[in-house]
Amino acid sequence: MYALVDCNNFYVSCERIFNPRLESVPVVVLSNNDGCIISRSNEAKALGLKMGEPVFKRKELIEQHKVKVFSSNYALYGDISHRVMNTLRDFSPFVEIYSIDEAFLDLQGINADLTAYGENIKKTIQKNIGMPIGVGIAPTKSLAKIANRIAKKRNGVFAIESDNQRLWALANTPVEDIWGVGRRYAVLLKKHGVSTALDFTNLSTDWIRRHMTVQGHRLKEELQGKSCIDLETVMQPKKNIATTRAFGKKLSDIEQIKESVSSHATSCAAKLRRQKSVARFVTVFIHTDPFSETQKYVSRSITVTLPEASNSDFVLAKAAIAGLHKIFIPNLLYKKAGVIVSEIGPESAIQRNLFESYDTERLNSVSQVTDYLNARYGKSTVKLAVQGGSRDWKLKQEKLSPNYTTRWEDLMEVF
DNA sequence: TCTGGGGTCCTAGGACCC
DNA sequence: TCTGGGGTCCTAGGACCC
Repeated sequence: MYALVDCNNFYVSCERIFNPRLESVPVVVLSNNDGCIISRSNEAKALGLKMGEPVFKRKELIEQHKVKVFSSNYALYGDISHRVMNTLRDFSPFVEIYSIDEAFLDLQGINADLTAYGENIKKTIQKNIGMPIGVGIAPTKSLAKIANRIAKKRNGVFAIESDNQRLWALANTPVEDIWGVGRRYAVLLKKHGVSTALDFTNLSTDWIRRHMTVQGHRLKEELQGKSCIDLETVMQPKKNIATTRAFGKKLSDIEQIKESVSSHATSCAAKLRRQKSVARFVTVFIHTDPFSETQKYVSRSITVTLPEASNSDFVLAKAAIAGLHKIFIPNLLYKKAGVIVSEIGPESAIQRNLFESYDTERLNSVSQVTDYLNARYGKSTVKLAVQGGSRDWKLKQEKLSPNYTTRWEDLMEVF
């Protein structure tokens, strides 16, 4: 049996932990640059605020109902996520961290009543961390997802243990709410008269394979109680790593864009080092505002191949800037830039280049020192000169909450 | 004025090989 | 009337997830 644990309205709930005034009132958290609504409290949902909606379009409603609005505070959310995951490990040795706010647990060998076990998990996470969660328990991961959805409508825990419960749960799950059925498949399936998960399991395997590939086939089996998707307890190294951001305001000066691109490149390099990988391809892209009515949308990108795979700030930033120079067109107002690294392999097995080789040892010692200093004294304590100090490309974060758990200066004071 | 930022997997089709 | 039969690798695009 698997449990799917999912935090309720995760980002909003993180804000509430240290700010009890936010309880029982509408709260939303915005995407980077304070653009869209990406997390909503139940009260905000009830007001009709939608996921992904640009906040400026709902300004009136937000003011009228005094909705509390926050910028994304990923330092806080990441730390709370860690605490939740670590606590979950007390309940099973096999935990798959599926996303920042979700985890699958393997419950094999748990002899207790599973619903009671789920309730215990919920109580513990609430008490120790202050995070409300839902727990779905079922024989497969896809069914655990479905159980979790039902749990959230009840008091937070639901287990599918018998076949009758399974059929009931499937009949009460709209097809578009199945894990693995997105917008396109939902349209296709409805056209074929499929409206619930139960209907889906009654489709012929042949049809499903033809229209929804082998993944659809797997899904059908999972919903019928046959486990096809294993728990992945060890984190696989990423095959692509990206750092991309919209600018705080539109930019046309290449010097400023260079600052952002080189910062994104060093951020990719740091992510590579963290998973002990190196990358051979560095892709840079820039584009103008796709919503602009006064300027035509321009999007440019280029992929630079390094002579040798690397995870050095210097190497990646240099390649990214070289790429930027090739795609940059003057006199345009740019809105966003990003760096993506790919062709990723382990740093222990770099294919050397006979003709053009880096002094890897030297670069690595620099990385070690800068990583240490930045971990010890704070992000960007040491950085490349080209990353600059101008703030124009930096995110707009006007409603940022304190980093309650990761900065001494932000520690709460109790009087 | 103001519209996020990450990821993965699968398949079809083209290029190429013998 | 007749037109071989296998393979592999790569990429673009489409689907999905949070």
